[in-house]
Amino acid sequence: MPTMTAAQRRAAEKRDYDAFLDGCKSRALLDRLTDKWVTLVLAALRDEGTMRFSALSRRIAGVSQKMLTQTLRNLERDGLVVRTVTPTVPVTVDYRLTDLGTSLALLVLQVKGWAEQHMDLVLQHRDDYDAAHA
Amino acid sequence: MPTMTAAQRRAAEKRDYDAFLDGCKSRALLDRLTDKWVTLVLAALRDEGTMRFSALSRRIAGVSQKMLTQTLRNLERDGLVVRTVTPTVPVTVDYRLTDLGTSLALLVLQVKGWAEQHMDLVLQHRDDYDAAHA
DNA sequence: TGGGTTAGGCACCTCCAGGTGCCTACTTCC
DNA sequence: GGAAGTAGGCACCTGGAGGTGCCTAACCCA
Repeated sequence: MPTMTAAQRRAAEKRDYDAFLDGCKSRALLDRLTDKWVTLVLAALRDEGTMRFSALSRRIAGVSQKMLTQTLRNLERDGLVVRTVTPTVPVTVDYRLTDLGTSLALLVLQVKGWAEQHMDLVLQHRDDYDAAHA
Repeated sequence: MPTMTAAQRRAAEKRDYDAFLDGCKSRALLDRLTDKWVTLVLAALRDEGTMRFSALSRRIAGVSQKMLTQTLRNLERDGLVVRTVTPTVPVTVDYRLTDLGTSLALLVLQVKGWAEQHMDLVLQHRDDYDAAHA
């Protein structure tokens, strides 16, 4: 059978897509950046240098302990953040960016800069569009 | 009552967080970039200049029509993409980046560049971490 | 003696982004 | 006459990201 049904073609495309994703580093990075709190943690650590868990959870208002822990674990796992435990009486844990983490944070800040410069325009477009298609 | 319970404090933080998000342009931008297909569409349009719907769905293997449509609508709504309908016999629709869209696409490509340079290191860290914490 | 602090662990629940399938209306090709 | 291509619309469904609440263990303070 030389031809394919639409369903067969889509299945083939999906295989391509999956294979593509496995080797796609930018997708992997995007998945990390996509996490709701990652960029906020990067920004906070870049501003403050070193922060304790409690300081981070205060600075990033609204984050749950679970999500902050999860986010920091992932960043540590990826070598973007170092975790230092000091066995004082209630144990103290410090987090800071690695060089790698810092270089990524700088990029994230560029995106933030774009947003601050251009998002007003985007929101304007959005309102116009909504008004036109009401 | 001068003190707060932990629950009260968290509720207050959540209010702060919500208020914070409403005025946060970079968060709004991130929400857009977060959409699974947005970056791929930006990259494709930047490479090819102008593309038809079907060309995009072929280029971005694995995307469903629904998601491609939704992604393009959002990008159009935000003024990052222009949609041009040509009433040929089966109607033809072309998409291309606006200047605003192009400037954002360039930023996205920088992130992609970071990924291509450094993701190996990240993945290495990830493996080491997993090995150490097995 | 009960509450606050430290940095989380664990279990359950919710909600929606994204996926799938089926539909159109017109035309051209086999 | 049936299939494929054109650009989607619409309804339904599921997985997993993210949230909530309750737990610890050792200490301090009022």
